[in-house]
Amino acid sequence: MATIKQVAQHAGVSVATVSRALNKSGYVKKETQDKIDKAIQELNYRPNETARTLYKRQSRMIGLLLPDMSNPFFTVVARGVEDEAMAMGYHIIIGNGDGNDEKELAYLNTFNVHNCSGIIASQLSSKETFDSFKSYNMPFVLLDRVYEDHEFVETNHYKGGQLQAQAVINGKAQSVLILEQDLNYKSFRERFNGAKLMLDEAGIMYVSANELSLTEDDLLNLIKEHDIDSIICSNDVGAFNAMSILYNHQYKVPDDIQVVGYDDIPLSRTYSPSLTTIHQPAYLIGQKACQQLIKQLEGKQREHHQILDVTLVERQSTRRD
Amino acid sequence: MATIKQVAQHAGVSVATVSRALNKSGYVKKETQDKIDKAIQELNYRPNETARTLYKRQSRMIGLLLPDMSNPFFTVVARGVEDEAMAMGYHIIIGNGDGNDEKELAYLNTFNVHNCSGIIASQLSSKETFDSFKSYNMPFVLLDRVYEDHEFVETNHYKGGQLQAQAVINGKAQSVLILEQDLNYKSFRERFNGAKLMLDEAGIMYVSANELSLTEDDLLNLIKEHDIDSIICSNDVGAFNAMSILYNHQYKVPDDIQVVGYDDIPLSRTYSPSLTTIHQPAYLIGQKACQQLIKQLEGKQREHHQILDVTLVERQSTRRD
DNA sequence: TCCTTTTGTGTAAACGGTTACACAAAAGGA
DNA sequence: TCCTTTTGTGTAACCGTTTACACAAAAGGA
Repeated sequence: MATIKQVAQHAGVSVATVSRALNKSGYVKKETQDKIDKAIQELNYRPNETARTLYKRQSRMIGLLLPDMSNPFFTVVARGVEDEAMAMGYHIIIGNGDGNDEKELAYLNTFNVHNCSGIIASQLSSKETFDSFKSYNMPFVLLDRVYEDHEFVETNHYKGGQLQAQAVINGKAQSVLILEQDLNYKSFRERFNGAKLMLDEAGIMYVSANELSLTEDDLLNLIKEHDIDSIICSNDVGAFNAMSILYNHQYKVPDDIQVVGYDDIPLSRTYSPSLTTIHQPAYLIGQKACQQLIKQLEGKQREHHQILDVTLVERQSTRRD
Repeated sequence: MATIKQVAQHAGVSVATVSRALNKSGYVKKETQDKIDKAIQELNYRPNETARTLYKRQSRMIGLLLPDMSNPFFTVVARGVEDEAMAMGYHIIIGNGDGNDEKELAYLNTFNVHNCSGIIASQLSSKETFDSFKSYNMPFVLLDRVYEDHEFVETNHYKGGQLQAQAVINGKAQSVLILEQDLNYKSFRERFNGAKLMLDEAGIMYVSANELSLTEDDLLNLIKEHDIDSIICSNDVGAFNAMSILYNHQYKVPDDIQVVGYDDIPLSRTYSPSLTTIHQPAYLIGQKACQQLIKQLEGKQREHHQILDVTLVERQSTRRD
């Protein structure tokens, strides 16, 4: 690998001049620029980012900390971040926290010692993690799970919950099962509250249960006991699970029981029956978060809190009229 | 952020001694070690990776180039790589090539100028890309799409194709539609050949078509025209697509038409009907590739070509008896 | 023409680590 | 005891960039 010194030698100038020519900083005579360009060509020189980072104490890398990149929602978010970063000349170091404090801290630490210029993070599991995070004094943007007093990008979960309820109401729900997830997370809590409010207003009965701890038998029992005709799930993968169980026990979706998901992951269109769900603009969330972070890095004006809209996508898993 | 110089000062020793203490290289008196440990504690010092990388000309990062991380198969591969890397003290810079030469080269270049210690890549679109890749002289391991004369990890695609055929034969196939993908890729080609051989041997009729250019109408016409009762797909997402079309046109799976996928992505278990498919150990592929690369980096002995096994997973989308 | 400003370039000091080398003190062997 | 080896530490060079500073040449203004 050629170095700037070799380029300088080859072009018969000093390294400082080459550096100026490269970065278009300071004055360089046209003639000199040409000599340097030629040398760069001939030696196939590409500046070493590590050296540059060391001096500038800032790399062109962004740390991306997700709960789990194999969760289809986050996969798409990550793709949004990655594409936007690439377009802006940045790159991504990725980490999966798995809801584990220690792993999260380990990644944040890594991002820090690699002089990442900023961090995009979702679901820091504890306030302590978040605090030691802040102590690094690195620019960051939060995603999805959010602390109100810091920059973030999220979606309108309350509205999302309402829309889920709306979907089952459209299908003449009489008795609804709401499958929730960890209500310590604001996002899940708001969805839950939104759905409950809407059902209350419509005077529709509902019960709720935690999706993560729910066995197949639990689900079937709940359905029998409460004569459930509609299920609101906390995300699409959960909805697929529920539909799979229903299918295996001869419940017809949506005729016997209608199901509504959350996220609108790519496969929900393709599932049979296709899934009625709440569309979260996952790719856009990633893009926006990345744009916001880069604006932050460059000290540009920006919105500090972006709340994106969600929409109801009615497909085959709910009844209509 | 504290530097090694500050630690040295605080402990009353030279930076060289601190460095030796950190890396456990060379002699350090117990007493001195303790003083240094204390200083590190008190200053909350963490060595800067960038500086280390510059001197060593080798970072603890691995470049991971995939066609598209939002493809569920590659998502899981990536997770395998990431977990293994993390466990070995390495980190991942990720790139999505999208089958685009320029993007692929841009990423390889990035990995290079960041002094990544090695690269794991899948599906370099052209031989030229691969050649300029080699000119960087960086250690690498290929995945899935593979050039025979270099280190790689892949699965037994030929057997996979055979197993797909076996699955439909088990369901008394009479007339099979094989949906293939770009046969320039060895992996797809071998699957195709494996399936054809098996069907030929069993004396079963089949037709084939390219999955990517196939419209919904094309598919329905093919089914009518050839009285298709079995479909072999090139991957699970394609199988979901096909099943979705079948569902919308009142074909029952598997009674009217049975469907077999490829990959065994997480959702294929959950789909209704659940999908009969070929299990590729995606996570393991990622892990193995990462292990192999790290062995390569450390000059350790290793297998240069790992071919992992695939298995048939019979679920509800094919007939049995 | 002389003085000021602009343009163009080089020298050398950072950035924060690692390590070759030198050298002194301690330990071991005869 | 003297010599050799082992142990422990510091000095300074190096990794490949960027940039502050110095200075000279060219251009512009009076």
